[in-house]
Amino acid sequence: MSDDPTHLAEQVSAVLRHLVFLLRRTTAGQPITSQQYSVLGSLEHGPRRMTELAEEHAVQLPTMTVQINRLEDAGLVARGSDPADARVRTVELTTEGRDRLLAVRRARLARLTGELDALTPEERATLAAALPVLAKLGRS
Amino acid sequence: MSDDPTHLAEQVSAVLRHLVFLLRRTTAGQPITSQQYSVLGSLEHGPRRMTELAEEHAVQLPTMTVQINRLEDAGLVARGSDPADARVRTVELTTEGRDRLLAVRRARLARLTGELDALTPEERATLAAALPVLAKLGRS
DNA sequence: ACAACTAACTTAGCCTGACTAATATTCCGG
DNA sequence: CCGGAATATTAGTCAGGCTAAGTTAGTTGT
Repeated sequence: MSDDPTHLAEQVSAVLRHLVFLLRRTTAGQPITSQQYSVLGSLEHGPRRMTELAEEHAVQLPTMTVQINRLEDAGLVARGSDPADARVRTVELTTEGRDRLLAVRRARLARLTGELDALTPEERATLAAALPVLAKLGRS
Repeated sequence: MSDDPTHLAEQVSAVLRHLVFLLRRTTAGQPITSQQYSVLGSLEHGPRRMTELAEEHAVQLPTMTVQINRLEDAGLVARGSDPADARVRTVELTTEGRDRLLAVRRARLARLTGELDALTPEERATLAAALPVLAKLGRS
């Protein structure tokens, strides 16, 4: 295994393609989409405003509006207003939304945990060591 | 760093979400989409049939039909017929398609290679060691 | 030999999720 | 108090995925 960035780039590229494919499959058939799950996660610690959510998910405001509309229709979030500024709409979890969030989180983690359990302790250690490096990619 | 699959699952989940986001951004603004690039790559070593392409990309046939239609409209691939079986349509790269494939490949690898260059040799080694493990995930 | 089945594609219609442009509403500074 | 900035929403477009239905071409069984 030579320290050749170009060769490594090809391998990383291939593995990431595989993982993206995986993530999509994992999502399929679940009660909410992965985007919706992410948004619910952002609301876990209290109400947020639309602009915050859009920025946090690196999405334009209209896209977030549509997402929140769907979540609101599904009864998982509720819109409110900021008493200090009538322009801002706040979004918060409903009880049902919180329940759903926790249920999906449990299911997802259980699945991934199961796959990690199938690895050897050494493999898990290797993976754990590489995570900070992977996280660094793209921050340049 | 304890060997706790559940905790590791949370971290892996977070890192993957970040990387997926990255991959999408990397794609934006390029002359072809990442799906189209993948399909062109499948054609690199000769003509393929529609069903093969659909299976290889884990997509339904109609979806592949639409993709190939777009690539054909763009002049990057050409449809042909199998002389042995008139039901099958073959797809192959045009000269322009091959040029585009190579150009995009160069650009993509250059970008990722650049990011990997910014890492230390130790970080690259850590990453290289973890790739086989990541590739194993989801094969269960 | 020919009817029935299977295989390979395409077409049509629908959904999610992203974008930009245009609009309404509200806030704030001079 | 008026003009510009900020916050959201609506409308329209596009990519990319799906299923269902239709077409055309081989294959099989009697």
